[in-house]
Amino acid sequence: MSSTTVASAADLSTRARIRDAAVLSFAGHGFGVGLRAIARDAGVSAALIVHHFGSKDGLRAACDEYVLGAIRDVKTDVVTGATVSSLFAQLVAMDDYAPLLGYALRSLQAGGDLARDFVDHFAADAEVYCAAGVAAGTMVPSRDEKARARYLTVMGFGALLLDLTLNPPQDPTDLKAVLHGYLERTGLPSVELFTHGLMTDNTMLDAYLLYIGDPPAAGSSGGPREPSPPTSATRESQP
Amino acid sequence: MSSTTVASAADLSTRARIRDAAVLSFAGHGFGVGLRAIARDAGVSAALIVHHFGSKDGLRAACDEYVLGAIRDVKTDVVTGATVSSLFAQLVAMDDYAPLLGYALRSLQAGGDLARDFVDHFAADAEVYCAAGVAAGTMVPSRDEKARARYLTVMGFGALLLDLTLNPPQDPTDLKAVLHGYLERTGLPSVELFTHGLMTDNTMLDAYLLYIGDPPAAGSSGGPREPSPPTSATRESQP
DNA sequence: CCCGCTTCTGAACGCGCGTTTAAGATACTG
DNA sequence: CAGTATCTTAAACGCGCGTTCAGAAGCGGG
Repeated sequence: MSSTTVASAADLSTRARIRDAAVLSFAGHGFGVGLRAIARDAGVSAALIVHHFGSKDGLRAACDEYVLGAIRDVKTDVVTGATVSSLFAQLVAMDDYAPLLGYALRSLQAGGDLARDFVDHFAADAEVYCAAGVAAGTMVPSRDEKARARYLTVMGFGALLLDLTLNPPQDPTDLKAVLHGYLERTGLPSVELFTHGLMTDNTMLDAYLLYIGDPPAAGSSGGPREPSPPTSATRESQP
Repeated sequence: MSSTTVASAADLSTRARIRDAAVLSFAGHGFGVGLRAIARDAGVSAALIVHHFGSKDGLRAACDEYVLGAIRDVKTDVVTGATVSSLFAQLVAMDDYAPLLGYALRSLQAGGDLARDFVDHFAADAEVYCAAGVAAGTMVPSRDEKARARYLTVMGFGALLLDLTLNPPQDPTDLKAVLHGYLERTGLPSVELFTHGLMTDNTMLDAYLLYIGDPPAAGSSGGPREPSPPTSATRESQP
């Protein structure tokens, strides 16, 4: 169970109600929302929030802790599917977790420790999933699996975040519609990119490897297996 | 020539100095910076700013217009190189344009019309560049070239933006260091992704095409990937 | 000289913010 | 019942914000 809740006795009533209202309000209107608005949503006074959480930063920290824990709990249920695309396919399936995801997205936009923890967590998951895919032969190996997992995570969330900023929904609370529109816009190109890439040959990759001092044919320490000979135009090797 | 400058007579002195200071200040500290701070940087009073620009929003609009025009002027010089990776390689080369790019990134983070114009412009460029690559046979064709160009643009800038949010630099004005760090973190995985993709076969793509009601051609899935030969056909399955 | 004009400024206004304070409810305790 | 600790609130404080306002400083023309 949620090992993250503060679990004080009073947490079951007023304090939790304030926290939930704050998460919802932060997710819907961003962290710039005023304490008085949160208080109104929670049906209490602004002073009571400060009394319970010390300050607005304290409230924010409590929300961070709660959301991170809740997301971790949720994610263990969905632990298997975690590639960047199937991940979003999972996301559209859930409705109740919308406030959590909205809060996380706001957090990603604002930066801070929760954002870092959040992508660290997802990047680690992506890494194990990529490793499984590579082992199963369904996924192309990388010279730096950790960097790739992190790049895919940052790329996926960054694209979602920017798309959301550029196409702001009428109702920010309806995350399901938001994600649906995003998938409609980017589903095909992303899947295409993931299966076929962009380039038809290795010239760009070889040039980059040469540039960073890791020549492609030499098979230096970076390559788990020789990735691709520079002479052969198209990639074909598969063990 | 820059058709965007307001080109009033007084624009050569005080008004331009305020505008430049505002662009610099917005780029370095975000749009939340106060008018008094901008006024201090410009060596004037806060009241003079609103006298010249009407309000803070007016100043923001003038900065948007100026930056968009300047970026367009700059981009015509660099018009050729525009793939998502070589684009960033271009970016690290320029120092003077750092305030422009910083302002644009802040704008992308905040949303608004300039952000939309900005990515529209880059997406259009990416589209013509992709078309050239496909025609030359160096780039894999897509079922929806426009959507792919936009996805690549949003993805590239989104990843940069999120990476920047997660790894905030000590000196936000040193954009060269910022971009250098970003390329160091994401250069290899992105180039790998662009040349090899992620998946070894077409099962995921076929599943997606089936899901959206655009069934793939028979036999396009199966064995080791056969990356859409540019000579045989531009598309494997025409809808 | 005074006039009208633009440029520019310091002081102040009104607002909303996070926070503090003093006091009122409420409930548990001896 | 009185005592007391906790929960809760209305009112006010101080701050910074964008903005307004009256007026000073420079300036070309009757």
